Amino acid sequence: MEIKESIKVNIQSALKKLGVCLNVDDITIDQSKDPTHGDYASNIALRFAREFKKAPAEVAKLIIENLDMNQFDKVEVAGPGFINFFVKKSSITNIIETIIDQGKDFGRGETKNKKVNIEFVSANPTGDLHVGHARGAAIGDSIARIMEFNGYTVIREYYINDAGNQINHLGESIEARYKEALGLPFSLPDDGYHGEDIKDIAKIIVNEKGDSLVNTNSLDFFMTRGMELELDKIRKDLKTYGVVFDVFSSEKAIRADNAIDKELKFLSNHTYVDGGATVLKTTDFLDDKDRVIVKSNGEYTYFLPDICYHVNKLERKFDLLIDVLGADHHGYINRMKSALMMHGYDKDILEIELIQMVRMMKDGEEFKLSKRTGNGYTLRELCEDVGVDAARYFFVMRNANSHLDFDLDLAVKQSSDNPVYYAQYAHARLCSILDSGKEFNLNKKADLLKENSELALIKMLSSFPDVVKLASDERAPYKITNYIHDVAEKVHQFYTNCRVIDKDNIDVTSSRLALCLASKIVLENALHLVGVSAPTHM
RNA sequence: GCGCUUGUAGCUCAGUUGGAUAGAGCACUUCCCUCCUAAGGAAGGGGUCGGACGUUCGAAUCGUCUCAAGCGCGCCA
Repeated sequence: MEIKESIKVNIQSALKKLGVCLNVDDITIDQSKDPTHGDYASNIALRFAREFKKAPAEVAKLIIENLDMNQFDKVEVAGPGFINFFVKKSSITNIIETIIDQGKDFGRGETKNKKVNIEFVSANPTGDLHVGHARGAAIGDSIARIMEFNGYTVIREYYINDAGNQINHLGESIEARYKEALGLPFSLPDDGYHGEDIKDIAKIIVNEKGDSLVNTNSLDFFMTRGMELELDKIRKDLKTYGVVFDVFSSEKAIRADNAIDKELKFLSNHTYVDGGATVLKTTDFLDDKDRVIVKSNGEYTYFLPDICYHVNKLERKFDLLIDVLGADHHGYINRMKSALMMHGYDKDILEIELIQMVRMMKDGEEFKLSKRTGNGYTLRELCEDVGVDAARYFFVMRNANSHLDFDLDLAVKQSSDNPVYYAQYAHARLCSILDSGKEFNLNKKADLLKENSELALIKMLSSFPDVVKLASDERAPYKITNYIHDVAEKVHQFYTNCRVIDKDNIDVTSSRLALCLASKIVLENALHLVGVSAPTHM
């Protein structure tokens, strides 16, 4: 069992002897920052002093008297009533064997029997993905990986708005470029897409169809074929980026079979007509304003098919829907939740993760990111310039709801300034040591480890399952990159302070090699959760 | 005007859900390779945690007010 967990259980049974029953989760244990405070500390006595009607320090003393002392060298009361645990070395080093035995599964959470649908990117297939999508993709996919690892069944879904005007504009733009490619007169639509990529698509269609589409009414073909080709590019770029979707949902398909009219009928208890428009009374639930779903000219607003889509997802029996959206969509949250509540769902069945804007910085200035003008910096260019690992690490490194300044100069530099290399280098170093020491036996008991830098590293490794759970519960991949940094730091300190391979001291060598292997496993598992590779040499 | 998000070191950001002396990276000043990768390690300077009041043993963290920034408040998507 993990150290913290076993201390919690220990405290729990001590409290039970005192007549207090608590859940293990209600007991908090922190790793001590100051070594004079022991290895771990708990504030449990401070928090529950009131219920005992005694001074915190006295409560702490009572708890200590009822602890099973087998795993500790010493336990003491400190300050206003903290309990400081000095853990036996053997109790700390135990985890190494667990890590090595579990390997890729170390840190994995118990199966939750819950299906989660995570929808992200969902960019219209009218051009290349830009860096805003890239952040959403990195965060969405990392949340998926983390929740999967923590025991959820996860489906990654991409929603294609293929029923709207954008696709018309795409078709018209491709048609114009098609004529251009054939040397015919053409005019680009004002609302069209003017990027170079549209010319490439037109050329592909020329290759496929020659000039057979010139005088025919082929807009539908340009639309559907164009969309397919755009989607192929997006899929390919995402795959390079390490993101693979399980499901692509199409708005057109959702709309088929009169789904929208059926939905409208279903919602009719919650609608009223105002000025010829049909308005949904979302204010009956969470919204601060009612929302039009059918315009007075009879057209639907985007909101109605979106409701259909979410209902469609829920009909596929998910326990939780997560939408990863740009922060400018925050007004949308209560609106959609209200609509789902009209269907009898709990408001928490839908979670929206908002992603703040990315500013790409180069030479101290911001890039503008307009897809429309064709000047946007794309995911593909980003991967070519800084590599997938750096891109994903940078995007995930910060809390999603804070703005991100992506320093392109720094990321391109591929030097030690770049935080992703710090972590990867630690992994590569470990691999290098393991390779040099492959003729020695590994001692999974690792019972000779006693240096501070060894024990600090082991404690850090030991907390990985906790970090996974926290990152999963909070949908916070940046907790993983923070953790990766901390482990890498401890690895580098260990490397500097402790010579691993020593032919004159084979016992210590075997123990340290085991620690190297355990560290390598944890780093690899953690890097995998954010889609960053763990290179064996650099 | 209303709502959401954010204010922590020169810059970019953490802060284990209310705990002990507020941390990391970058930048700056030093020091450390005869030895498993120096893409590393060690030390140092740098802070009114936007501000005020409150809650309690204890607040960067919770509450109220306030200031500032970004975004949202369409019969646009």
